[in-house]
Amino acid sequence: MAARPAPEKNCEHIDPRVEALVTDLIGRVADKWTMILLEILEEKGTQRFTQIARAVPDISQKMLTQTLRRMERDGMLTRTVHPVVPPRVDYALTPLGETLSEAFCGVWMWAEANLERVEHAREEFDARQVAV
Amino acid sequence: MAARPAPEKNCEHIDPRVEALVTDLIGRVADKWTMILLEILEEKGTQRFTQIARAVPDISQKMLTQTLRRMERDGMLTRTVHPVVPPRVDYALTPLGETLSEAFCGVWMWAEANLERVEHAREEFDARQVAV
DNA sequence: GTGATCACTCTCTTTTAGGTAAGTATAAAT
DNA sequence: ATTTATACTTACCTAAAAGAGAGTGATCAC
Repeated sequence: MAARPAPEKNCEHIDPRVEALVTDLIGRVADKWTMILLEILEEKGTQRFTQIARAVPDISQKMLTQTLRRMERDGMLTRTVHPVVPPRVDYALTPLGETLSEAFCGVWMWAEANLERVEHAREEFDARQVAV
Repeated sequence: MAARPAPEKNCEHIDPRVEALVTDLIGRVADKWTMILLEILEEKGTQRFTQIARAVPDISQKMLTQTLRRMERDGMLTRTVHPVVPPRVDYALTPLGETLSEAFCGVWMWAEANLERVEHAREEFDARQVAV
């Protein structure tokens, strides 16, 4: 490996049917809460409902349930109900969920690395708008 | 910046303030239309308004304008107005936009690679639900 | 018997996203 | 004189997403 051969740019989508399906899947998966839950489960491993709720303080119960359920349906995580009282439900990423979490890692890192650049761009844009 | 050999896995967020900002940025950026426009501009280079509209047939004028404007504000792309009649406006990714496009590349590839797995998971889940 | 715990579900209301359609300015072509 | 083209903006409307808050069922501690 000599002069760094550019990090994979072959993002080509040939088949429009595949592209439509991929776009649809992206639409479901590239969602704020999904990304956050993915990250928490990746980071902390198996968690139960209230643990996740505490880790993401500004998510409503409704959104948490909804997002977890959709992720379960999509095969991102497993939901294990222990028939005890009070109830205990464990959530854990599947291998599929782990790979998605890794795929999003690049976006998290981009966001972290470029926060200031984006802030700066916004300020400049807004200043320009006011000026005109 | 040193060359990065392998996609790193250390997606740790320490500072909660940074995390909040990053989450917010992700929320703005991880949007269906943004991702699609990013990809089109990356693939085809500088494009004008109607060219993009034709490339994304199911986007409305309103959404296209809105998304382009937000992306301009966030520093993803430049908007160049040529004072001619009829008007001509060119859109091109900035280096910042290009890096984001690359970051999303991993997610596109994940989606393409795992479409069937997700489909399968959904079928199984739905079957389970009906059974219960 | 009262209250706490857990993981929800249900209902109601507000907020946001997004679509449709019309209007605008200008000059060149017909 | 009318039409065409471009890149929008504005107003209006509907549907979907999201938030708030109450309720549930079972068991145990007090």
